[in-house]
Amino acid sequence: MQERKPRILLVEDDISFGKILKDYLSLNAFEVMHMKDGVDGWNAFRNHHFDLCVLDIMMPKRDGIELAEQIRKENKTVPIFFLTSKTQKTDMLNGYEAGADDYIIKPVDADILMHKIKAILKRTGEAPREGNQPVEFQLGEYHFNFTSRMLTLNGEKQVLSPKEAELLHLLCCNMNQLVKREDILRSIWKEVNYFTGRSMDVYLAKLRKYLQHDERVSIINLHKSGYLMEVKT
Amino acid sequence: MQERKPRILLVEDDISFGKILKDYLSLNAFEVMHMKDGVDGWNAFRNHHFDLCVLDIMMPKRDGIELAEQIRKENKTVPIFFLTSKTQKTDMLNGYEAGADDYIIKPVDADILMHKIKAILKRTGEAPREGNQPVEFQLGEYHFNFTSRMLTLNGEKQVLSPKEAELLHLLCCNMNQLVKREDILRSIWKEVNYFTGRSMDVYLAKLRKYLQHDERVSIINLHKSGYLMEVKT
DNA sequence: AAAGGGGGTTAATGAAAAGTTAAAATGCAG
DNA sequence: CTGCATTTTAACTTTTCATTAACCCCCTTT
Repeated sequence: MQERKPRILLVEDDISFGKILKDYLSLNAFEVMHMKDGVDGWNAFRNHHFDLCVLDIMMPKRDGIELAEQIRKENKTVPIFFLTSKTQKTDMLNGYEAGADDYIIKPVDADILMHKIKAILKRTGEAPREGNQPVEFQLGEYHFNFTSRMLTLNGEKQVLSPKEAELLHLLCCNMNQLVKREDILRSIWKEVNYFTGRSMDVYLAKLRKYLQHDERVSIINLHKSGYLMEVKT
Repeated sequence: MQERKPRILLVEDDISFGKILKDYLSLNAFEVMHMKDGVDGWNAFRNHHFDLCVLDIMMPKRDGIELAEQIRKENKTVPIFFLTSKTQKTDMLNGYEAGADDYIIKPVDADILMHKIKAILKRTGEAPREGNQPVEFQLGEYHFNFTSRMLTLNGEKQVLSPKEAELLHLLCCNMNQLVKREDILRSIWKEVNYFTGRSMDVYLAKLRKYLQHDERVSIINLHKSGYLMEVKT
């Protein structure tokens, strides 16, 4: 999978503050382009691709609201955040009218900004890849560690075979969600046919046997679709 | 095209404040369920379908963070907002860690809340589509998810067979509109003859049985023309 | 009101998908 | 090469599903 840093357009006339923000975001796996006013911001937007825009509202030449409206004319989906200096409600409402997604009140708390950015990018599907998928899972009373392939219940340890572990891991990563049969086969067996399908059935039976001692955990089949590992809390 | 009201789960222990908020949102085309603590909120979440959750952080029995974590275990996509009484940064960060999308500082400005809700629903509302067909439907008290083939009523889950799901999906996409018999057959059975027609009748009987517990939902036959799934609001 | 077809409903049937268990094949460490 | 763990294939069982059949009522037309 391609590991691309999300690109952020930051338009902020206070140069030194903008630089601080840019540095902070750059340290956190974002690629930031910092523009000093609305006109430059617009040119940057037209000539590049961004996953998110952060616009100061109060700016010389062209304010953030106008810029947002212009951006929205061309692009209905890119997330837009506003920076507002004060708790000026009309600014916020105008911002939302212009198609913004959120606003941040100055002085900006960079931590919170980071979280807001990550939250919205999760929605648009541009979230920074946490490269490594989770490895440890709690399944009712069971505990599963994918790396060591260890499934533990009340101190009783069971080492799974590589295929067993892969399958359980895939189900864990999609806990309480449907995983299509074909997807499992493609992802673990690399081939979809009658025999790989039967093989998978065998492994599902094995996992079910391992997991039978806690009835809050169950692997449910949706006929002709796939499987769903349900973990009741 | 039928425009269904977004359903919001509001969990707030201050009853009178919660009621005000609920009334305000209800006036703005949202359907709100107000629960008074984390435990009730969790039960409501498990037994119904919501498009958005608004959780107070400070609550008796189970606080908003815990509730959010629990919700996220079952549902990775529903947007979650927090209500925080104070500018307590750790609350916010914990909220984001728990998988929240945004927070609102009390005292709540209802205007801003409305805009935040609309902004996030703009992001998610376009999401549940496959091809260009919507995938989730609210039928009176019932909720139907075409992808997982799940028909839910007050937490009672019923998995439909593939054909049942296809048929219900077609009716849902044409809610309160006539669908001609021939069109259904051509679109699902790929062939129009006596036997496919009878088969369809069987499936209509099955759907009617599933849907019999809410009399606002009914599948009506128009003699010699077709069917109409009526959903009274 | 009678006749005839359209439609509602339930149960029976057979085929396909999935569950289960054991045996055979594979592969690897010593 | 031997022995063991792992994976696949095979054989048998159970479950789920779509279709067909059977019997009913109701609507429409005459």
